[in-house]
Amino acid sequence: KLMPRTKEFDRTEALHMALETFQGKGYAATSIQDLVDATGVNRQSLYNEFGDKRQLYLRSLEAYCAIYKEGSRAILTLNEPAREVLAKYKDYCRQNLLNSDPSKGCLVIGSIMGAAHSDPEVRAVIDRLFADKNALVVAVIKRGQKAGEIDRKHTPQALAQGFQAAIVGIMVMARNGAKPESLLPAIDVAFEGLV
Amino acid sequence: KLMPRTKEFDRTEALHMALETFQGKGYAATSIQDLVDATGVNRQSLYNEFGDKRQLYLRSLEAYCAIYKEGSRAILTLNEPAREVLAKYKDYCRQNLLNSDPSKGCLVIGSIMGAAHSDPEVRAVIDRLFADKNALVVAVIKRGQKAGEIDRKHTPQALAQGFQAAIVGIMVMARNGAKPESLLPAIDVAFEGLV
DNA sequence: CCTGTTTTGGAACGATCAGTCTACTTAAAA
DNA sequence: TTTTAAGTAGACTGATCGTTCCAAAACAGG
Repeated sequence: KLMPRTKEFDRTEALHMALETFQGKGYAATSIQDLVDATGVNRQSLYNEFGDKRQLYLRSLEAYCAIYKEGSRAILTLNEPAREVLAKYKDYCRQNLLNSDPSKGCLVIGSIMGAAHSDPEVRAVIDRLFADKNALVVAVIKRGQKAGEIDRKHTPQALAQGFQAAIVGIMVMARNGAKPESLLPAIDVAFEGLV
Repeated sequence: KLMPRTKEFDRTEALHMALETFQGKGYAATSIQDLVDATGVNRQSLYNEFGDKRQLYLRSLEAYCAIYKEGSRAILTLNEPAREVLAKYKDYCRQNLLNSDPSKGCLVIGSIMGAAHSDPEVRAVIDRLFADKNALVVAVIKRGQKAGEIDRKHTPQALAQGFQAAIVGIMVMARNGAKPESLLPAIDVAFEGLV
Protein backbone atom coordinates (compact mmCIF):
# COMPACT_ATOMS: atom_id res chain seq x y z
CA LYS A 1 0.00 0.00 0.00
CA LEU A 2 3.06 2.24 0.05
CA MET A 3 4.99 3.51 -2.96
CA PRO A 4 7.74 5.74 -1.61
CA ARG A 5 10.69 7.01 -3.58
CA THR A 6 10.76 6.52 -7.37
CA LYS A 7 13.72 4.92 -9.15
CA GLU A 8 16.03 7.21 -11.04
CA PHE A 9 16.90 4.62 -13.67
CA ASP A 10 15.19 2.36 -16.16
CA ARG A 11 15.90 -1.32 -15.69
CA THR A 12 15.94 -2.16 -19.39
CA GLU A 13 18.19 0.76 -20.19
CA ALA A 14 20.60 -0.11 -17.40
CA LEU A 15 20.66 -3.73 -18.50
CA HIS A 16 21.46 -2.63 -22.02
CA MET A 17 24.39 -0.54 -20.84
CA ALA A 18 25.69 -3.36 -18.66
CA LEU A 19 25.35 -5.71 -21.60
CA GLU A 20 27.48 -3.48 -23.80
CA THR A 21 30.10 -3.23 -21.09
CA PHE A 22 30.30 -7.00 -20.78
CA GLN A 23 30.48 -7.26 -24.55
CA GLY A 24 33.43 -4.94 -24.67
CA LYS A 25 35.54 -6.25 -21.80
CA GLY A 26 34.24 -9.68 -20.94
CA TYR A 27 32.94 -10.88 -17.61
CA ALA A 28 36.15 -11.16 -15.63
CA ALA A 29 37.64 -7.87 -16.78
CA THR A 30 34.48 -5.92 -16.04
CA SER A 31 34.38 -4.47 -12.53
CA ILE A 32 31.32 -3.37 -10.61
CA GLN A 33 32.67 0.15 -10.85
CA ASP A 34 32.71 -0.19 -14.64
CA LEU A 35 29.05 -1.16 -14.51
CA VAL A 36 28.20 1.70 -12.17
CA ASP A 37 29.92 4.13 -14.53
CA ALA A 38 28.40 2.64 -17.68
CA THR A 39 24.85 2.42 -16.41
CA GLY A 40 24.90 5.59 -14.34
CA VAL A 41 23.06 3.57 -11.71
CA ASN A 42 24.12 3.68 -8.10
CA ARG A 43 26.06 0.74 -6.74
CA GLN A 44 23.50 -0.30 -4.21
CA SER A 45 20.69 0.18 -6.70
CA LEU A 46 22.43 -2.19 -9.07
CA TYR A 47 22.60 -4.78 -6.32
CA ASN A 48 18.98 -4.15 -5.36
CA GLU A 49 17.82 -4.55 -8.93
CA PHE A 50 19.95 -7.38 -10.26
CA GLY A 51 21.61 -9.14 -7.35
CA ASP A 52 25.33 -9.66 -7.78
CA LYS A 53 27.67 -9.30 -10.72
CA ARG A 54 27.15 -12.84 -11.95
CA GLN A 55 23.37 -12.47 -12.02
CA LEU A 56 23.64 -9.18 -13.84
CA TYR A 57 25.78 -10.96 -16.39
CA LEU A 58 23.22 -13.73 -16.72
CA ARG A 59 20.43 -11.21 -17.26
CA SER A 60 22.57 -9.46 -19.87
CA LEU A 61 23.28 -12.71 -21.63
CA GLU A 62 19.63 -13.67 -21.59
CA ALA A 63 18.65 -10.29 -23.02
CA TYR A 64 21.28 -10.66 -25.72
CA CYS A 65 20.09 -14.14 -26.59
CA ALA A 66 16.48 -13.04 -26.67
CA ILE A 67 17.24 -10.33 -29.22
CA TYR A 68 19.39 -12.65 -31.28
CA LYS A 69 16.84 -15.43 -31.11
CA GLU A 70 13.94 -13.23 -32.08
CA GLY A 71 15.80 -11.76 -35.04
CA SER A 72 16.60 -15.21 -36.34
CA ARG A 73 13.20 -16.67 -35.61
CA ALA A 74 11.38 -13.90 -37.44
CA ILE A 75 13.18 -14.80 -40.65
CA LEU A 76 13.69 -18.54 -40.35
CA THR A 77 10.00 -19.23 -39.74
CA LEU A 78 8.81 -17.34 -42.80
CA ASN A 79 6.38 -19.36 -44.84
CA GLU A 80 8.34 -19.13 -48.08
CA PRO A 81 10.52 -21.46 -50.14
CA ALA A 82 13.62 -22.47 -48.19
CA ARG A 83 15.83 -20.86 -50.80
CA GLU A 84 14.19 -17.49 -50.25
CA VAL A 85 14.19 -17.81 -46.48
CA LEU A 86 17.90 -18.53 -46.51
CA ALA A 87 18.53 -15.68 -48.92
CA LYS A 88 16.78 -13.34 -46.53
CA TYR A 89 18.74 -14.72 -43.62
CA LYS A 90 21.89 -14.11 -45.58
CA ASP A 91 20.90 -10.48 -46.04
CA TYR A 92 20.18 -10.32 -42.34
CA CYS A 93 23.69 -11.58 -41.58
CA ARG A 94 25.23 -9.09 -43.99
CA GLN A 95 23.31 -6.29 -42.36
CA ASN A 96 24.39 -7.35 -38.89
CA LEU A 97 27.97 -7.54 -40.04
CA LEU A 98 27.91 -4.07 -41.57
CA ASN A 99 26.36 -2.60 -38.42
CA SER A 100 28.64 -4.46 -36.04
CA ASP A 101 31.04 -2.61 -33.77
CA PRO A 102 34.36 -4.45 -33.37
CA SER A 103 34.65 -3.06 -29.85
CA LYS A 104 31.56 -5.08 -28.89
CA GLY A 105 31.89 -8.76 -29.66
CA CYS A 106 29.17 -11.37 -29.53
CA LEU A 107 28.37 -12.01 -25.87
CA VAL A 108 27.57 -15.65 -26.54
CA ILE A 109 30.93 -16.38 -28.12
CA GLY A 110 32.58 -14.36 -25.37
CA SER A 111 30.83 -16.49 -22.79
CA ILE A 112 31.91 -19.69 -24.51
CA MET A 113 35.54 -18.65 -24.71
CA GLY A 114 35.73 -16.82 -21.39
CA ALA A 115 35.58 -17.66 -17.77
CA ALA A 116 31.83 -18.01 -17.78
CA HIS A 117 32.43 -21.22 -19.69
CA SER A 118 32.33 -23.32 -16.55
CA ASP A 119 29.22 -21.69 -15.09
CA PRO A 120 26.34 -24.16 -15.46
CA GLU A 121 23.70 -21.43 -15.68
CA VAL A 122 25.61 -19.70 -18.44
CA ARG A 123 25.96 -23.01 -20.19
CA ALA A 124 22.24 -23.61 -19.90
CA VAL A 125 21.38 -20.28 -21.56
CA ILE A 126 23.81 -20.90 -24.38
CA ASP A 127 22.75 -24.49 -24.91
CA ARG A 128 19.13 -23.39 -25.17
CA LEU A 129 20.02 -20.72 -27.71
CA PHE A 130 21.95 -23.10 -29.90
CA ALA A 131 19.31 -25.79 -29.62
CA ASP A 132 16.54 -23.40 -30.57
CA LYS A 133 18.37 -21.82 -33.45
CA ASN A 134 19.57 -25.17 -34.69
CA ALA A 135 16.05 -26.49 -34.77
CA LEU A 136 14.96 -23.53 -36.88
CA VAL A 137 17.80 -23.94 -39.35
CA VAL A 138 17.38 -27.70 -39.57
CA ALA A 139 13.69 -27.25 -40.30
CA VAL A 140 14.37 -24.87 -43.16
CA ILE A 141 17.05 -27.11 -44.60
CA LYS A 142 14.79 -30.14 -44.38
CA ARG A 143 12.12 -28.26 -46.25
CA GLY A 144 14.66 -27.20 -48.83
CA GLN A 145 15.92 -30.70 -49.33
CA LYS A 146 12.41 -32.08 -49.73
CA ALA A 147 11.65 -29.41 -52.30
CA GLY A 148 14.86 -30.20 -54.12
CA GLU A 149 16.32 -26.75 -53.48
CA ILE A 150 19.18 -28.00 -51.33
CA ASP A 151 21.59 -30.80 -52.08
CA ARG A 152 20.88 -33.96 -50.08
CA LYS A 153 24.53 -34.97 -49.90
CA HIS A 154 24.70 -33.85 -46.25
CA THR A 155 22.19 -34.33 -43.48
CA PRO A 156 20.25 -31.25 -42.37
CA GLN A 157 22.01 -31.47 -39.02
CA ALA A 158 25.45 -31.44 -40.61
CA LEU A 159 24.55 -28.55 -42.91
CA ALA A 160 23.09 -26.59 -40.01
CA GLN A 161 26.17 -27.18 -37.85
CA GLY A 162 28.51 -26.10 -40.63
CA PHE A 163 26.35 -23.13 -41.40
CA GLN A 164 26.19 -21.95 -37.81
CA ALA A 165 29.89 -22.55 -37.29
CA ALA A 166 30.60 -20.39 -40.32
CA ILE A 167 28.51 -17.55 -38.93
CA VAL A 168 30.22 -17.82 -35.56
CA GLY A 169 33.61 -17.74 -37.26
CA ILE A 170 32.67 -14.67 -39.23
CA MET A 171 31.57 -12.92 -36.04
CA VAL A 172 34.92 -13.70 -34.47
CA MET A 173 36.70 -12.29 -37.52
CA ALA A 174 34.59 -9.15 -37.31
CA ARG A 175 35.45 -8.73 -33.65
CA ASN A 176 39.08 -9.06 -34.64
CA GLY A 177 38.66 -6.00 -36.82
CA ALA A 178 38.48 -7.65 -40.22
CA LYS A 179 36.97 -5.25 -42.73
CA PRO A 180 33.33 -6.02 -43.58
CA GLU A 181 34.08 -5.92 -47.30
CA SER A 182 36.49 -8.79 -46.83
CA LEU A 183 33.95 -10.76 -44.81
CA LEU A 184 30.92 -10.29 -47.03
CA PRO A 185 32.27 -12.73 -49.60
CA ALA A 186 32.95 -15.15 -46.76
CA ILE A 187 29.26 -15.03 -45.96
CA ASP A 188 28.53 -15.91 -49.56
CA VAL A 189 30.85 -18.89 -49.25
CA ALA A 190 29.17 -19.98 -46.03
CA PHE A 191 25.77 -19.96 -47.71
CA GLU A 192 27.15 -21.69 -50.78
CA GLY A 193 26.20 -25.19 -49.76
CA LEU A 194 22.67 -24.10 -48.90
CA VAL A 195 21.44 -21.88 -51.70
CA LYS B 1 82.48 -16.02 -15.04
CA LEU B 2 80.16 -16.96 -12.28
CA MET B 3 77.37 -19.54 -12.39
CA PRO B 4 75.74 -19.57 -8.98
CA ARG B 5 72.50 -21.26 -8.15
CA THR B 6 70.79 -23.40 -10.79
CA LYS B 7 67.16 -22.90 -11.78
CA GLU B 8 64.73 -25.46 -10.51
CA PHE B 9 62.38 -25.16 -13.48
CA ASP B 10 62.45 -25.43 -17.25
CA ARG B 11 61.38 -22.31 -19.08
CA THR B 12 59.65 -24.12 -21.93
CA GLU B 13 57.82 -26.42 -19.57
CA ALA B 14 56.69 -23.55 -17.37
CA LEU B 15 55.53 -21.60 -20.40
CA HIS B 16 53.52 -24.59 -21.54
CA MET B 17 51.77 -24.86 -18.20
CA ALA B 18 51.06 -21.15 -18.13
CA LEU B 19 49.69 -21.40 -21.66
CA GLU B 20 47.27 -24.12 -20.66
CA THR B 21 46.11 -22.08 -17.70
CA PHE B 22 45.43 -19.07 -19.89
CA GLN B 23 43.62 -21.32 -22.34
CA GLY B 24 41.34 -22.61 -19.64
CA LYS B 25 40.46 -19.42 -17.80
CA GLY B 26 41.39 -16.54 -20.06
CA TYR B 27 43.74 -13.69 -19.31
CA ALA B 28 41.66 -11.65 -16.89
CA ALA B 29 40.42 -14.58 -14.83
CA THR B 30 43.89 -16.07 -14.42
CA SER B 31 45.71 -14.86 -11.33
CA ILE B 32 49.42 -14.93 -10.68
CA GLN B 33 48.72 -17.48 -7.97
CA ASP B 34 47.03 -19.68 -10.58
CA LEU B 35 50.17 -19.48 -12.67
CA VAL B 36 52.42 -20.21 -9.69
CA ASP B 37 50.32 -23.26 -8.87
CA ALA B 38 50.09 -24.48 -12.46
CA THR B 39 53.76 -24.05 -13.30
CA GLY B 40 55.13 -25.02 -9.92
CA VAL B 41 57.52 -22.12 -10.35
CA ASN B 42 58.12 -19.67 -7.56
CA ARG B 43 56.46 -16.28 -7.81
CA GLN B 44 59.61 -14.27 -7.99
CA SER B 45 61.15 -16.71 -10.42
CA LEU B 46 58.17 -16.23 -12.73
CA TYR B 47 58.74 -12.49 -12.65
CA ASN B 48 62.48 -12.94 -13.16
CA GLU B 49 61.94 -15.19 -16.14
CA PHE B 50 58.99 -13.63 -17.92
CA GLY B 51 58.45 -10.15 -16.54
CA ASP B 52 54.88 -9.44 -15.56
CA LYS B 53 51.61 -11.23 -16.19
CA ARG B 54 50.95 -9.52 -19.49
CA GLN B 55 54.33 -10.47 -20.89
CA LEU B 56 53.88 -14.04 -19.78
CA TYR B 57 50.59 -14.04 -21.64
CA LEU B 58 52.25 -12.63 -24.73
CA ARG B 59 54.95 -15.32 -24.61
CA SER B 60 52.24 -17.96 -24.20
CA LEU B 61 50.29 -16.59 -27.12
CA GLU B 62 53.41 -16.48 -29.27
CA ALA B 63 54.26 -20.06 -28.38
CA TYR B 64 50.69 -21.12 -29.19
CA CYS B 65 50.78 -19.31 -32.51
CA ALA B 66 54.16 -20.79 -33.38
CA ILE B 67 52.86 -24.32 -32.88
CA TYR B 68 49.66 -23.60 -34.78
CA LYS B 69 51.52 -21.87 -37.58
CA GLU B 70 54.08 -24.63 -37.96
CA GLY B 71 51.41 -27.31 -38.07
CA SER B 72 49.54 -25.50 -40.81
CA ARG B 73 52.62 -24.52 -42.74
CA ALA B 74 53.95 -28.07 -42.84
CA ILE B 75 50.84 -29.20 -44.68
CA LEU B 76 49.86 -26.17 -46.72
CA THR B 77 53.28 -25.88 -48.35
CA LEU B 78 53.38 -29.48 -49.56
CA ASN B 79 54.32 -29.73 -53.19
CA GLU B 80 51.25 -31.68 -54.22
CA PRO B 81 48.04 -30.95 -56.12
CA ALA B 82 45.93 -28.41 -54.24
CA ARG B 83 43.13 -30.92 -53.89
CA GLU B 84 45.39 -33.33 -52.02
CA VAL B 85 46.94 -30.63 -49.88
CA LEU B 86 43.52 -29.49 -48.78
CA ALA B 87 42.41 -33.06 -48.16
CA LYS B 88 45.38 -33.52 -45.88
CA TYR B 89 44.63 -30.28 -44.13
CA LYS B 90 41.10 -31.47 -43.64
CA ASP B 91 42.40 -34.61 -41.97
CA TYR B 92 44.65 -32.44 -39.84
CA CYS B 93 41.63 -30.42 -38.70
CA ARG B 94 39.67 -33.55 -37.94
CA GLN B 95 42.55 -34.89 -35.89
CA ASN B 96 42.88 -31.66 -33.95
CA LEU B 97 39.18 -31.67 -33.28
CA LEU B 98 39.17 -35.22 -31.98
CA ASN B 99 42.14 -34.53 -29.71
CA SER B 100 40.80 -31.21 -28.48
CA ASP B 101 39.95 -30.67 -24.84
CA PRO B 102 36.88 -28.46 -24.36
CA SER B 103 38.37 -27.16 -21.12
CA LYS B 104 41.16 -25.59 -23.16
CA GLY B 105 39.93 -23.31 -25.90
CA CYS B 106 41.94 -21.75 -28.68
CA LEU B 107 44.10 -19.03 -27.16
CA VAL B 108 43.90 -16.92 -30.30
CA ILE B 109 40.12 -16.84 -30.32
CA GLY B 110 40.17 -16.25 -26.58
CA SER B 111 42.46 -13.29 -27.12
CA ILE B 112 40.22 -11.87 -29.82
CA MET B 113 37.08 -12.14 -27.72
CA GLY B 114 38.63 -11.29 -24.37
CA ALA B 115 40.14 -8.31 -22.71
CA ALA B 116 43.42 -8.72 -24.53
CA HIS B 117 41.50 -7.50 -27.56
CA SER B 118 42.59 -3.92 -27.02
CA ASP B 119 46.23 -4.70 -26.35
CA PRO B 120 48.22 -3.60 -29.41
CA GLU B 121 50.94 -6.20 -28.90
CA VAL B 122 48.37 -8.96 -28.70
CA ARG B 123 46.75 -7.60 -31.81
CA ALA B 124 50.08 -7.60 -33.60
CA VAL B 125 50.72 -11.27 -32.81
CA ILE B 126 47.25 -12.26 -33.97
CA ASP B 127 47.34 -10.13 -37.10
CA ARG B 128 50.63 -11.72 -38.07
CA LEU B 129 49.24 -15.21 -37.53
CA PHE B 130 46.17 -14.57 -39.66
CA ALA B 131 48.18 -12.83 -42.36
CA ASP B 132 50.65 -15.69 -42.55
CA LYS B 133 48.08 -18.45 -42.57
CA ASN B 134 45.89 -16.58 -45.00
CA ALA B 135 48.78 -16.26 -47.42
CA LEU B 136 49.35 -20.00 -47.28
CA VAL B 137 45.70 -20.82 -47.87
CA VAL B 138 45.34 -18.28 -50.66
CA ALA B 139 48.39 -19.70 -52.38
CA VAL B 140 46.99 -23.23 -52.31
CA ILE B 141 43.60 -22.06 -53.56
CA LYS B 142 45.19 -20.08 -56.35
CA ARG B 143 47.10 -23.15 -57.45
CA GLY B 144 43.92 -25.18 -57.26
CA GLN B 145 41.99 -22.70 -59.34
CA LYS B 146 44.68 -22.53 -62.00
CA ALA B 147 44.75 -26.32 -62.17
CA GLY B 148 40.97 -26.36 -62.46
CA GLU B 149 40.54 -28.23 -59.20
CA ILE B 150 38.70 -25.42 -57.47
CA ASP B 151 35.75 -23.44 -58.73
CA ARG B 152 36.69 -19.91 -59.83
CA LYS B 153 33.36 -18.44 -58.84
CA HIS B 154 34.93 -16.86 -55.75
CA THR B 155 38.27 -15.13 -55.40
CA PRO B 156 40.98 -17.01 -53.51
CA GLN B 157 40.80 -14.35 -50.81
CA ALA B 158 37.07 -14.84 -50.34
CA LEU B 159 37.40 -18.61 -50.25
CA ALA B 160 40.28 -18.41 -47.77
CA GLN B 161 38.34 -16.05 -45.50
CA GLY B 162 35.28 -18.25 -45.54
CA PHE B 163 37.38 -21.33 -45.00
CA GLN B 164 39.24 -19.88 -42.04
CA ALA B 165 36.07 -18.47 -40.53
CA ALA B 166 34.53 -21.92 -40.73
CA ILE B 167 37.46 -23.46 -38.89
CA VAL B 168 37.33 -20.76 -36.22
CA GLY B 169 33.63 -21.35 -35.80
CA ILE B 170 34.12 -25.07 -35.42
CA MET B 171 36.78 -24.47 -32.75
CA VAL B 172 34.31 -22.30 -30.86
CA MET B 173 31.68 -25.00 -31.09
CA ALA B 174 34.18 -27.55 -29.81
CA ARG B 175 35.03 -25.32 -26.88
CA ASN B 176 31.32 -25.11 -26.19
CA GLY B 177 31.29 -28.84 -25.72
CA ALA B 178 29.74 -29.91 -29.01
CA LYS B 179 30.42 -33.58 -29.65
CA PRO B 180 33.16 -34.18 -32.21
CA GLU B 181 30.93 -36.55 -34.17
CA SER B 182 28.49 -33.70 -34.71
CA LEU B 183 31.29 -31.38 -35.82
CA LEU B 184 33.12 -33.68 -38.19
CA PRO B 185 30.39 -33.35 -40.83
CA ALA B 186 30.59 -29.59 -40.33
CA ILE B 187 34.24 -29.77 -41.32
CA ASP B 188 33.20 -31.60 -44.46
CA VAL B 189 30.77 -28.82 -45.22
CA ALA B 190 33.44 -26.19 -44.64
CA PHE B 191 35.76 -27.88 -47.12
CA GLU B 192 32.90 -28.39 -49.59
CA GLY B 193 33.61 -25.28 -51.61
CA LEU B 194 37.30 -26.11 -51.89
CA VAL B 195 37.59 -29.79 -52.77
C1' DC C 1 86.96 -23.50 3.15
C1' DC C 2 85.22 -18.66 1.65
C1' DT C 3 83.18 -15.22 -1.68
C1' DG C 4 80.16 -13.61 -5.04
C1' DT C 5 76.01 -14.08 -7.82
C1' DT C 6 71.61 -15.82 -8.66
C1' DT C 7 67.47 -18.30 -7.44
C1' DT C 8 64.11 -19.15 -4.08
C1' DG C 9 60.67 -18.76 -0.27
C1' DG C 10 57.61 -16.03 1.80
C1' DA C 11 56.26 -11.86 3.82
C1' DA C 12 54.62 -7.50 2.63
C1' DC C 13 52.87 -3.60 -0.32
C1' DG C 14 49.27 -0.55 -2.10
C1' DA C 15 45.52 -0.99 -5.24
C1' DT C 16 41.44 -2.84 -6.45
C1' DC C 17 38.04 -6.33 -6.17
C1' DA C 18 32.91 -7.77 -5.09
C1' DG C 19 29.82 -6.86 -1.88
C1' DT C 20 27.69 -4.55 2.50
C1' DC C 21 26.36 -1.08 5.91
C1' DT C 22 24.54 3.20 7.39
C1' DA C 23 22.84 7.69 6.94
C1' DC C 24 20.24 10.62 4.05
C1' DT C 25 16.69 11.65 0.57
C1' DT C 26 12.46 11.03 -1.64
C1' DA C 27 7.54 10.73 -2.35
C1' DA C 28 3.20 8.39 -1.69
C1' DA C 29 -0.14 7.29 1.98
C1' DA C 30 -2.38 8.56 6.17
C1' DT D 1 2.06 17.37 8.00
C1' DT D 2 3.51 13.31 9.68
C1' DT D 3 4.67 8.67 8.78
C1' DT D 4 6.97 5.10 6.32
C1' DA D 5 8.94 2.13 2.91
C1' DA D 6 12.02 2.24 -0.76
C1' DG D 7 15.98 4.54 -3.42
C1' DT D 8 20.44 6.69 -3.26
C1' DA D 9 25.03 8.25 -1.88
C1' DG D 10 29.27 7.03 -0.41
C1' DA D 11 32.13 5.24 3.18
C1' DC D 12 33.62 0.79 4.48
C1' DT D 13 35.07 -4.48 4.68
C1' DG D 14 37.78 -8.42 4.13
C1' DA D 15 39.65 -10.75 0.37
C1' DT D 16 42.36 -10.92 -3.47
C1' DC D 17 44.79 -8.68 -7.07
C1' DG D 18 49.63 -7.82 -9.39
C1' DT D 19 53.94 -6.70 -7.88
C1' DT D 20 58.06 -5.88 -4.95
C1' DC D 21 61.29 -6.46 -1.15
C1' DC D 22 64.39 -9.01 1.54
C1' DA D 23 66.70 -12.59 3.61
C1' DA D 24 67.94 -17.44 3.24
C1' DA D 25 69.66 -20.97 0.16
C1' DA D 26 72.43 -22.86 -3.45
C1' DC D 27 76.28 -23.36 -6.25
C1' DA D 28 80.64 -21.96 -9.21
C1' DG D 29 85.23 -19.71 -8.80
C1' DG D 30 88.93 -18.43 -5.69
